[in-house]
Amino acid sequence: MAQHIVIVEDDAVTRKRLAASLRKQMYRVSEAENAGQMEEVIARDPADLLLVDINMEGKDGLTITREQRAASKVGIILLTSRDDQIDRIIGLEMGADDYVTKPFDRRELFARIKNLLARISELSEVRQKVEPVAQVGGWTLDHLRRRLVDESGTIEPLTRAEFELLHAFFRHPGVILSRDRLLDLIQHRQWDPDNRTIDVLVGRLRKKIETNPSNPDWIITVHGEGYLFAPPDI
Amino acid sequence: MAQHIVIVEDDAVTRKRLAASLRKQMYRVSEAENAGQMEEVIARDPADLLLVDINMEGKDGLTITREQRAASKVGIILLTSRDDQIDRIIGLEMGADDYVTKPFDRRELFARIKNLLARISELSEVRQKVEPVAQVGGWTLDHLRRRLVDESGTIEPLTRAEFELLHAFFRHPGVILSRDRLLDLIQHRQWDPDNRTIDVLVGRLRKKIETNPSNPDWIITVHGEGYLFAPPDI
DNA sequence: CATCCCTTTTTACATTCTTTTACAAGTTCG
DNA sequence: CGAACTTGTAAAAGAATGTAAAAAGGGATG
Repeated sequence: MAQHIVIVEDDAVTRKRLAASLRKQMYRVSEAENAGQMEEVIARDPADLLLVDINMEGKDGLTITREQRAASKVGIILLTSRDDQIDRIIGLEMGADDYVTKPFDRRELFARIKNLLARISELSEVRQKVEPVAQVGGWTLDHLRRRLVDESGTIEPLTRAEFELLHAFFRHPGVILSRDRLLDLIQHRQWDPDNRTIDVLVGRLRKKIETNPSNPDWIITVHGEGYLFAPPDI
Repeated sequence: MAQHIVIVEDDAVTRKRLAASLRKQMYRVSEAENAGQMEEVIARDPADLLLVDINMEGKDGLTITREQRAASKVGIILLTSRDDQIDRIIGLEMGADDYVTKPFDRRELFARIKNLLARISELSEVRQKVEPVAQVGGWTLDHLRRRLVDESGTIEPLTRAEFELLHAFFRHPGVILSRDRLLDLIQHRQWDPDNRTIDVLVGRLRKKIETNPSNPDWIITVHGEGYLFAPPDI
């Protein structure tokens, strides 16, 4: 799901303009005009990144930074005015990750946002130890290099779509999978009745793995329902 | 080899005058009029010492200090104006090694430079030994010298961009990285759909590290998504 | 400062991959 | 059996990638 950015800024014009352009970049954006609103928002939907104006009525940006940093590892970028160097430094010492000076350059701000979000998601990225290979029948699917190896070690290269589809089959042996489900498994895409992508891909996979593609042993057609991956050894 | 000093100063007069007199003292001197230029310079040829003006358009001296200090143990001397005591103090807190106030006395500055460089070179032997090299498969990526060494010890020189890209790959093995992300990792640059820089660089890297560049084992293309670094031993 | 050399980026075109289209062939069920 | 529907598949269209070569930078040198 899209990453969640919360803008905390009491000037409505700046806030809304910023929110609009961030939404255009496909971020999920919430707006708060003060610390209280922000807390409500993130209680409901935790933020990945806070964009906080340093000068606000009530609880200011530095206080927010200190409090949030103590509570979580959310990314924090401060919006400061150009001449407020001291605030900037203190902000960083309090745990903000970055700052931009107002009036800010859009592209610079966006670059910093993207950058920080990437760093953050890297940290939380639990390196899921994927099994490097899956063996079925005589075939070995090399997950790491996304290719297929036969018993003798010969490499059968797969395109991205072929690999994704075969991978989906390997994960669901002996189960009938609808075209809809398969399309979802390989690319999170919506299926519509005259989408023939899966059929074409099945045809190509059969050419690569079946002894006799027109009389398949591995990928079986189930008329009206979908396809069934039927490896010999399950 | 002579020690490398980088002057980061946007006033050309001050900068060039300083550079000239430092060159007379047999230092290797590079000039940068802003943070971007500085980064390019030290990417190509790491600095022993940065001389940074604290007041500059764009990224200022304090920011540079913070960033560089986080990345390395390079020596940093700040050039401050006489009345900016706060900046000086903050600068030192952020990790600058020393500062001089403008207008500065030549002999004083040179004394401080000599002093700091001496302290650094004392450390540098130790630092070189612990300087990390990354080993993956049969390759060793030498961070210090920015080059690649194979199992037999043969050196494969890399250009700056090639090194940065390979370094990014080394840091993210087994993960699909989009072109956007890669460009960000190697130079904090915005990606646009018809930027082919990454593709070209991947092509060049493949020529250097793949047995068969048109059938790569290490850097795998994932159509529509990006590239995947697949070392044999993760 | 002009010039050279090396690196990086852009451009242009060839190639490959994905999806769609079109029609042939197969299946179901009255 | 035959109409209605589903599947197989070649081939076209549309995108993305590979890559040589031109253009643009950038630093070094005289």
